[in-house]
Amino acid sequence: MVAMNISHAAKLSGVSAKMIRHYESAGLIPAAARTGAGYRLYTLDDVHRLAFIRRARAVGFGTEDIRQLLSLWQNRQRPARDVKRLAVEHLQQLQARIADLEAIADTLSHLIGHCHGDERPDCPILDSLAADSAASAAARKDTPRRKKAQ
Amino acid sequence: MVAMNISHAAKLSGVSAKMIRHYESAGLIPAAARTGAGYRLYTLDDVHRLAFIRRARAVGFGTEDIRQLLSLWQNRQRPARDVKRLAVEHLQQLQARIADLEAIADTLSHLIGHCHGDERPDCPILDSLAADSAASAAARKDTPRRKKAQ
DNA sequence: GCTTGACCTTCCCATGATGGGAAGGTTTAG
DNA sequence: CTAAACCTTCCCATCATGGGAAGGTCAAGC
Repeated sequence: MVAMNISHAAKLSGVSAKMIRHYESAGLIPAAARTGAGYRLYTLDDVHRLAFIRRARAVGFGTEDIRQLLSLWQNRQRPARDVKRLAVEHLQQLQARIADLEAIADTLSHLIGHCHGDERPDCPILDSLAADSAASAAARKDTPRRKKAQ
Repeated sequence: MVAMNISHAAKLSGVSAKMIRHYESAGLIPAAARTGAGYRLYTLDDVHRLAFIRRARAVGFGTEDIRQLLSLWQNRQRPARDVKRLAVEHLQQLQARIADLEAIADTLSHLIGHCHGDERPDCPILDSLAADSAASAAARKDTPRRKKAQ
């Protein structure tokens, strides 16, 4: 098997045909060779590259990170330090996102804990979202040229 | 102050003018009254509604959730149970996302721990992303009509 | 009265990864 | 020859947010 078309490469690599074309247009993979009719042709090397991308995506790397990882992967001389630095930065971003989400979840969890959740209409969750306190705080900073429009 | 224009409402509510227009087009807020010249006019009630939306966004609710929360907020008779159910569902989704991210972070963290990160070129992080093992697994399932294209 | 600057309006575009789907060409089996 | 299963490119949608252009409006200062 020297060459295969896109859906076969998709099955082998685990990357959808749609995304293979996308990665090509994004420059993560070189433009595929074409048949006379214009069909893309892939080799096993291409499939490996695609699978690499799929695994990198699975651990959350974005397009630009992957571009760098691919470049480091190709370069047999690169110091492992460069790869590790990229991974550590990415991990830190992940942890920051996790921390943000946990803060949100804690807030929500707290609100939920205070809501009896039965038939009665009073609800601390809505009360908290409606809280007027913070709304007027930002108002002091503006210097409106006029108090009303029109 | 009976009415104000959009930038003032933005300052008071903490929602950008851009997003106020967006929420209007999305139907989260009623279409604003207009001056003769077509300028939008807002009341303090509108500002409260906008601030409500801002706080709901801050705890991660999406547009459709907020639409329901606003409707529950307006309805004085609603049972707190309905609000709580919405919040609990949202919290569960948040927790699921957090769990996903944590799994990714753990994997990455593990890889990083195995990488010496110095000048040498051997790097378990890249090795793992390049791992051939999983790549060929999916291949057995397909029944290619032809082995090669062209 | 005219200019200036700070507003306002609508419309289009971009993000990032992914997929849906249309319109139309190609290949191969039957 | 036809039908099915491919392939191609192009456009659109997600989700919330903002940037920016083109053009209209308003208040203030001269």
